[in-house]
Amino acid sequence: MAQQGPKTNQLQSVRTTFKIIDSLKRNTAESVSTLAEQLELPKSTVHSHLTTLNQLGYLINEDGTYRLSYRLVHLGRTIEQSHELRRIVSPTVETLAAETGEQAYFAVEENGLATNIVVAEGERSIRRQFLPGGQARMTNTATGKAILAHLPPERVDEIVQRWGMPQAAPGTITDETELATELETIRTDGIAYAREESVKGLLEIAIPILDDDGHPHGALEIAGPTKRLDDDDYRHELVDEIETAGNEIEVNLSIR
Amino acid sequence: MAQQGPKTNQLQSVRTTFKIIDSLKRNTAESVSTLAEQLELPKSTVHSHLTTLNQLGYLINEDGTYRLSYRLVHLGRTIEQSHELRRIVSPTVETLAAETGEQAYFAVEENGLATNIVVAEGERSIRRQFLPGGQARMTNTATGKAILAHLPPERVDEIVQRWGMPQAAPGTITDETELATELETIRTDGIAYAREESVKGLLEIAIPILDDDGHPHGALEIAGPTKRLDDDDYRHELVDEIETAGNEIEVNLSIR
DNA sequence: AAAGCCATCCGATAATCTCGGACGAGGCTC
DNA sequence: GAGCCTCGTCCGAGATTATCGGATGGCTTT
Repeated sequence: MAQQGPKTNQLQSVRTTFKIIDSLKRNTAESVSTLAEQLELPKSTVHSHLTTLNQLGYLINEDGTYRLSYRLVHLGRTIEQSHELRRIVSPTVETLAAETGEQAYFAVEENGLATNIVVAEGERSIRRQFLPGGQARMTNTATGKAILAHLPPERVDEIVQRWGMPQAAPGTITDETELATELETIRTDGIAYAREESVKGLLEIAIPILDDDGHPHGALEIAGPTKRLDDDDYRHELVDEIETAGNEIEVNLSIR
Repeated sequence: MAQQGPKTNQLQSVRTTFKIIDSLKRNTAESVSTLAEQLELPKSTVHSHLTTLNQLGYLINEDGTYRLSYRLVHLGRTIEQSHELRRIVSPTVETLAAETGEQAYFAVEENGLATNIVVAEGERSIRRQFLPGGQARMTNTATGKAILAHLPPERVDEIVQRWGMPQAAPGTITDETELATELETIRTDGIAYAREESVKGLLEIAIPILDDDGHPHGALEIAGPTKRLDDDDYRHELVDEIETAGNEIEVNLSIR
């Protein structure tokens, strides 16, 4: 009844538990039967997973509806707080957003995806409601490309292979050779742009943050509406601000 | 080899996975062998759990050390953001902290524990570094007692039975009848105090937030050093501020 | 009052998790 | 530079245990 081709599928019960969690994080309220139907699993199986999660304190049962508990919130916050790079980088990113009035991000590569570890809003910024931990394709984002530009080619290939380069917005790069030249440009310029490559109407400007050996810690980004940011003077001003902030971060990182 | 008395231990693999996650959230870096030793599990078992978590994107393997990924951060943030009560209550709590200069909290009962869903710092507040989702005993905290006071007696018993009432700080209530009279006092006064009951030197003042039927949504709290807060005038002033804020919250909750 | 829905429980089958052991690679010491 | 030690990974067998269909009983609905 269940024959997986490769033998990579161990710990199925763990997998289905996380499938349930993933489904529950969006839809706040469910019922056992509904969930079972959605996930195409037997009711009794879902039930046993739910009771286990409940016993572990990760799931709350209120009036027959289920929701993930604040224990998971606490877990996430704990991870976030104990992440050292984030702690060092965070103040600078906040300041950058405050001073420019635009959105500022710091992202690292995680699982081959550009992962925002700091998200800061400026006064002018339209709230995109991006959350810490949000992930996007490396080839789509300014931060992602800035990081890719300083990764060994084989890792770049591996990442592209894993996640592909599908069209996500008008400007998305979908061709591997085009990406290669783009990364070359980023390396020489020291700046990565993403013009409506992941979100329509959004312009992103990023610089890589490197360690002493030239390996990327991550990338620092400012993002905003294309219309406002694509003015040459303003953009140069922003680039200046990012580079100053980036410099500050690199100093803070090498200090300790 | 493994004989559990009761038959409540289903989904063991899920349990051990969360045991691993729990261990990993504190100690940022581990190795397979170390983890296995700590948790007293076979190396190979731990290994299969780690690879599964890695495949699911919840675990990052950097230079042989493991850490939980920002995917879990994102999960927590998503849960937090989609929690409606928190969204409604949050601004008022922030304002309360800003205006009083003290720490302000909003807590609900979850799994029989007082769970902070909003944590706000004031100017004067010593940073306790409490995170959203942090949990404490209901009988220890002002918020917990404020909520308990408006829960049916059988639920109170159930909660006390489950978590006990161990001495945690000088003022901890450890006796059930004492708790009962305390809850009665809280009901008549409308205010719950916790004088060094969970943390030494900490005074907490809380009021319950009830719905139209008198069931508790949660409780609103101000906390600070006993020395400062135990001045009669100042405390009355704070009570006034809490009650105003609580009123605002109840209005906001009944509006929608 | 009856019917439907739902959560929970049960038991048997077989899938799959566990666990000891073995292999190979990398780093350290001598 | 060689040998040793530790660590991560892989493998296979056995037995636990997860899965799944079905049955029960409570609750609401019509």
